[in-house]
Amino acid sequence: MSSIINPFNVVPKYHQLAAILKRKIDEGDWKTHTPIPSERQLEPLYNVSRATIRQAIDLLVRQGYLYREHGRGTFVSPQKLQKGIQELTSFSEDMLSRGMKPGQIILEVAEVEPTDQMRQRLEITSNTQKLTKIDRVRTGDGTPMGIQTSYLLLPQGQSLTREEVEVNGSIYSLMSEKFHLIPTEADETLEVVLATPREAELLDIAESSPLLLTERTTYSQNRRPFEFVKILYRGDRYKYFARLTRLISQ
Amino acid sequence: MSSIINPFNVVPKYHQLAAILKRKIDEGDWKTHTPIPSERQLEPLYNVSRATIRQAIDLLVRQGYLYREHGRGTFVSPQKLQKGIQELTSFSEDMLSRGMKPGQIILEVAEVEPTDQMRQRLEITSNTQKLTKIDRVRTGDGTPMGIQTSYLLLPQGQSLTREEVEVNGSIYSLMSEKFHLIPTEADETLEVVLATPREAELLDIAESSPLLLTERTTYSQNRRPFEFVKILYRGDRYKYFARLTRLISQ
DNA sequence: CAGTGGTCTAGACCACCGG
DNA sequence: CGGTGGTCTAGACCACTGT
Repeated sequence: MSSIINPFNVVPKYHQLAAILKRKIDEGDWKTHTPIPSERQLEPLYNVSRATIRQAIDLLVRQGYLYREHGRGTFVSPQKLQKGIQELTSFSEDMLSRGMKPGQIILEVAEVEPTDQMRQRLEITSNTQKLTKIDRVRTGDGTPMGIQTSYLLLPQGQSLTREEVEVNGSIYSLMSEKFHLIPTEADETLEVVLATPREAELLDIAESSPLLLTERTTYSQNRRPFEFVKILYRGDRYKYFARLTRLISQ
Repeated sequence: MSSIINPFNVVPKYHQLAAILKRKIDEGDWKTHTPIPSERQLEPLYNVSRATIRQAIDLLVRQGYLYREHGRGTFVSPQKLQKGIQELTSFSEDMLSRGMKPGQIILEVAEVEPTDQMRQRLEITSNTQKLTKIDRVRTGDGTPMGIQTSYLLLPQGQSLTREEVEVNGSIYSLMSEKFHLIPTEADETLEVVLATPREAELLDIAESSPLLLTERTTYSQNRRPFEFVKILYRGDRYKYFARLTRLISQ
């Protein structure tokens, strides 16, 4: 919680500086749409070069905390933009951020053959590659929110058991601990579909009620896909949030 | 279309270099998951310093074209990740990217009092501030795709006419040309709703059909909101696409 | 070990903005 | 005009990867 930079710390200086500046914003020392000290003013304050200061500010600009105006200065972004830049989250994290307790009812854990759609999405070329299917009803505060069906591409010879999934609510933490697969990016689509009889029963709604279907392909550190997930959300209980950015540069 | 950097060009060197590297990727000179030349190898090739090369690569990494692995090299991302990083687009751009011709039927252009929801979303404090409402049916290849209702916060005393909206299909280009308001970021939510009789008639569907409702607040260069838009999409014709990223750094 | 990307410095000049 | 962020250089050392 110090506000000086330790040059011997393993944490890079620009991360340390970004944390210091972020705290000033979070604690309200600097107000919305007002300028922070200029880059050259910050140099002697923290004993770092201007390039390092720019790296720290770059981080906060990308996270939506600050914005720059050429020739004028660097300013504090309004609160609205300070939260949740288009983030990749698990169902569990998503529920927690909405203030609800995540839960699950496991329907099935099994090895399956990939369909053509999955082969394409998961970039599978081998003919023997199997997938691990996990079918679950996801709940928020105990009531059914959606049906989640995951297809995992595990490292060859590896597998997951129903017990592991039961104990460890979040698949992402399981994947990370057991296989060192960490999600970094994902493609996601959303569309409206109507509930089949089975889905209606699982979600405790009327047949043909509208559902929000999201399909996601998740990529790990080396940009290889390792997961294809379908989630069917109850249309009356779920709202999707996104943060969009316009790329300026060409 | 040159592949050398012009130091006298007004375009920064790192943008020129990024364009050159991007072309090599697009044209298939460098293949997926193979390393590009190292940063120190690129220095003499393009006569720029390593810092400039890193800036160029940073651009392409952020746009999803390349990824880095510490101690190993910089690699070409798979095609999947090379398109459309979570982008903020207008309805017109969105339709064009889906290969359809965008069109519109203007229902109403008028000055209105902001509701409380709009005052909050558009950060309005003044009591006299009016909004410009534009209500339109949007079409793709001639068939109705959705109903778009925009509420614009124009600079004081300014206004838009029905004719201007008619001529200039995209509001964004109008806002940019006339008021120098350029969209840079937006918050967006998506949910499922059921069509009212009026909406069903406008979209040529049955009453109570499921619709995809998106609500968006758009921010300009200085992070001030200037637009609040609701779009009701036909659930059977529209699919939403998103690219998610996990923020690694703290 | 050599080669890679990651961090950092101390300087320079430019383009833009406001008074 | 002076102050701001934007670009660029030529170095340096570190941390990580593979052989």
